[in-house]
Amino acid sequence: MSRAGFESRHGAVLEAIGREITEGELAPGDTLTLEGMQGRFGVSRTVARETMRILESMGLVTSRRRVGITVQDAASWNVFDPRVIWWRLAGSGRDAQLRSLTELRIAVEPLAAGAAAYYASAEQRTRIVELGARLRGLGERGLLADFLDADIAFHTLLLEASGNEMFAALADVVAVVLRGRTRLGLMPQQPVPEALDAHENVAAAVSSGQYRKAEEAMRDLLGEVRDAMAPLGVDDPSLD
Amino acid sequence: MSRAGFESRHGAVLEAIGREITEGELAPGDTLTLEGMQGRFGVSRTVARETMRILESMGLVTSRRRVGITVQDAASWNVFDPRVIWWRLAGSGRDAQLRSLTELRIAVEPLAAGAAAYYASAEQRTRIVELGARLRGLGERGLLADFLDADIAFHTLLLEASGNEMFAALADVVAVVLRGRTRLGLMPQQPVPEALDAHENVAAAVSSGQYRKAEEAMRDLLGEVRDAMAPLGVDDPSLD
DNA sequence: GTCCCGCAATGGTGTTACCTTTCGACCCCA
DNA sequence: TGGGGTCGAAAGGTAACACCATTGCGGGAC
Repeated sequence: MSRAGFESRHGAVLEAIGREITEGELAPGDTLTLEGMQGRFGVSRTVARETMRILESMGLVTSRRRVGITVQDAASWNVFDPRVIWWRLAGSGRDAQLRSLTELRIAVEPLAAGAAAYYASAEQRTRIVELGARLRGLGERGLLADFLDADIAFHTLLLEASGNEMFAALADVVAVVLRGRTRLGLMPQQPVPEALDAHENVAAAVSSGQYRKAEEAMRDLLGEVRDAMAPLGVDDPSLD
Repeated sequence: MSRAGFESRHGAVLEAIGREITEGELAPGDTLTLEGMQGRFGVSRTVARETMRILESMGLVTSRRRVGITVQDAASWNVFDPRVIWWRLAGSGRDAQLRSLTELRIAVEPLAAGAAAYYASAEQRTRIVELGARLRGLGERGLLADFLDADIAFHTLLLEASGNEMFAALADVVAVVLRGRTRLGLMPQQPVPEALDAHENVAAAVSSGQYRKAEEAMRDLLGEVRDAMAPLGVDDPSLD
């Protein structure tokens, strides 16, 4: 996640307008002008233009002569852009964004675990087992903050070990989801034993190269997530 | 996929540098200067700067005073940015990109089909069945070009009907993969009957709201894809 | 009254020139 | 050898300009 954006003048402008668009304060079809941006933020035309170009490259706006800078419909946003994800998570679209991301996790992480079982390096294999054990220790002692950090490390490691750079690119986003989930109070005070088992099962399968099993174990693990997300409106397809 | 980029001067510069970076001709750590870009492409400083900003926002470069524009390591690229995907597909990284995208498809499409079974509108349900039937007709008559178009429409429809905008955003990319796969000669001259059945199974499950079944049917369908991709180095986890 | 044509206002596009700020490299001296 | 200070390269930012694609309005013809 780009922590940047506050050193340069662009940062503030980009942040403000990006938020307003993703938040819906600026509706699709609304138009801005460079002059308006200059006035509003007290920046030069150059800065306004460069900011606009970035917004354009994220699909949030288009720029046309004579007409100005037009806010685009959500359908044309680069919804995988970390900044767009971030803005949506920070604003009122949070629940919808969290739901989308959780579905994405449920889709991707099992495959990633399977691939990791195949491609992980020796160090990664030992590390994943260590993390599984660490999670059990921290979980049983109820050290939630440390547990969260280790959990993030666990999922990040698998995504990175998958050998698929698109999966790996989701690591930051998964971290945000995990933190967000905890902050929203969707996690039990003490991790349930099933979750601890599930992590260890994944770790064991990955480290021993059993990719079918790794995939399945990760699916089990995420089953818990599905349930925990239910209050947010995520459907639980447990019956047909 | 953005057709844009050729009207404005930025387009050409962005395209050229973006390609060179994703292609590896410009290695991580290499530096450019604005002046260099101006000279090379015969553009003004403004255009060079705006282009650089876009590249920066895609994670391909960073810009620091006194140092210049530094090419970033692939790990910090926005690998979900359609342009990055496009450049990688067009260049020598094509196979790796196709492999990543195919894994992503295998991860996402079953979930998307399941979600579509739940969320699709009445029109979408009838349309998916129509498309399934159309695929059979075209497939049996060996009309490959039309088959491809219908296939793309089929997968696009499911991704859009999933109610998850991140899944929907992958529609363009999936379309590119399907086209690329055909161009690479990975498709049989005439679609195999199993594939036709699989599409119809998915369509039936989606239209009747059986999301478990829709998910499973899509997994079956993608099993064929897995096999077809094998020559590209995608592993077939059929045994453990 | 309606339709079409043309003109003028608007606002992005691209260029140039200029000043400011930062920080890496190099040199000098201890 | 190494610490610190100076210099200058290159981005950051501002300003003012010519240019031109739109578009929307107004006027004239029918």
